[in-house]
Amino acid sequence: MTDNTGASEFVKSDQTMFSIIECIHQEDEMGVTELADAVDFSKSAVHKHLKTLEEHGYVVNNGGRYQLGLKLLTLGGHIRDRNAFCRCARSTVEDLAEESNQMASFILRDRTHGVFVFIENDRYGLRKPVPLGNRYVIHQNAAGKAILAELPDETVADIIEETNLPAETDNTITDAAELRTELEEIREQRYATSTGERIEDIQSIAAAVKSPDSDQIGAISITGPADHLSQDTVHTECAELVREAANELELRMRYVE
Amino acid sequence: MTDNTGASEFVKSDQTMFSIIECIHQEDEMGVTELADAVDFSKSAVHKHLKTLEEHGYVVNNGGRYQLGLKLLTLGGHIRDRNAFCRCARSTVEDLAEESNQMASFILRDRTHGVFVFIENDRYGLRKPVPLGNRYVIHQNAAGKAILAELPDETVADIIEETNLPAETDNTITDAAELRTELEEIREQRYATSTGERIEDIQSIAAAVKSPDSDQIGAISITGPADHLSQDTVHTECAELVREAANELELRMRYVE
DNA sequence: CCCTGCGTCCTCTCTCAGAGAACACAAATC
DNA sequence: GATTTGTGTTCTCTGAGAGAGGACGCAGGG
Repeated sequence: MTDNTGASEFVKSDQTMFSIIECIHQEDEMGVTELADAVDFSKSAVHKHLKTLEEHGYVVNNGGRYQLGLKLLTLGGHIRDRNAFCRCARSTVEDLAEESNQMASFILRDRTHGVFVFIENDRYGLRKPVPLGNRYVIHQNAAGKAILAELPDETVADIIEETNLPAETDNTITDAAELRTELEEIREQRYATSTGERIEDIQSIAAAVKSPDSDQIGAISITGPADHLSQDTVHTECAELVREAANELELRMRYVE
Repeated sequence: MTDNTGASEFVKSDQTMFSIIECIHQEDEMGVTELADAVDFSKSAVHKHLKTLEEHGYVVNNGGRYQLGLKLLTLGGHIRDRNAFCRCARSTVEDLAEESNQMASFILRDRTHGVFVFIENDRYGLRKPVPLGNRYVIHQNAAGKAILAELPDETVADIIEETNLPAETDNTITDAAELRTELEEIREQRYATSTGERIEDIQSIAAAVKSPDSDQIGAISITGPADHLSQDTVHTECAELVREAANELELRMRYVE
């Protein structure tokens, strides 16, 4: 009666389970009480979820401290290495890393975010390596902008509205109009650049790649410390390198499929 | 009354959710009806789970076909790149790949299974690349045996009992006694080898690595086609390479911590 | 040696997961 | 172009089970 809030659109237990997983993910490892506090559930409830997660290998119990299990790496690796788009991208990124002698990466869009799917050569030059699968709001670097430039205007509008273009550094683009004019420019020159927009003093050059079958769009990029990449080559050699890599990848995918 | 099966030890909704995830994982992509059939639940139930999964990015809906989402790569990558053991292992594996000019990898144990955590150089020589996070029953290759050799006897006994040493190829060790004598040998010579035990005609040489703080044990290995690795170097140069790499890693970890 | 913290295990209740059928929409079929 | 048969999605209703709250056992530290 009162209000018919009986059945929600989602499975509540799943959602509490995700809260638990994401909490552990943030903190690396947590105890039951700590977790129960963080997700605002009873200890018994959290404990039952943890036991279930542990049973399936998604979480490991290290003497009362719980941390995420390797099963997640298995799932994550699989979706990467089984997807034709990613599989093709891999060697292109490897080659690009070698040619450019910089960190090279392949980025895919996950709704409003960019996700690093392949990272090559991140040992050199960068202060700290980019973790595999790392996410950021998509407008915050060259690869993301390259992808945005290939999306229909309305999708871009949706993303802008949903994210509100949060800043990560002082140089992040936070103004919608500014972003749109830059996307226009990127569409024309077929590559994107960014300087310190996601991480201070890090510069990046990227080009978008469209998958032939599905409507997936990714980007290939090279990244390095801003003072490492000589500024006159960024818009010439570097731009040409990523554009070529993107072309090569698009072409190769057409024949593999 | 009848039987008091009211409260199970686990959260049932979580378990059905895992079934769904693991089903999609196997099939790469699935529809609702197909899934409902496979996990033996009603379409409505499966659908609600899928919507929940989608909401959180663990699954993406590609026009009615559901597949695993990049969120899983984010979680998986994170547990790898945030773990000190793994982070240290990375460059060791890279170096070993370069020195040996073979595929090099870092393997961790997840209960009864081995999991590929780092794979370097898998482009060359192997028929098909090893996907990141790939799992196998731990006795089925050199890396796994190297790890087993470092475990207490009772743990080994548990693993043998639980898995029953399934065969993957004709060469897989399936006899417990045979395995135990080989583990003894591995302990003495400080490295393990395998030939076609997990994949036909693939040979591998591995050495165990113990993490100083936690009781985690991993292994470093090099792998290649059996006819590629000259047989007299396997037990000399190759063995020495992996043993050195393992030593170097153990040493380095002691100072990083 | 008690005391305070933890992880774990009860037990009870009211919520919400799941079945089943109806609906909307597409692509094949005739 | 009407019909059939699939799909994904949405509804409603009910009893299984998720979650709260408390008891228990065990550790570490005052």
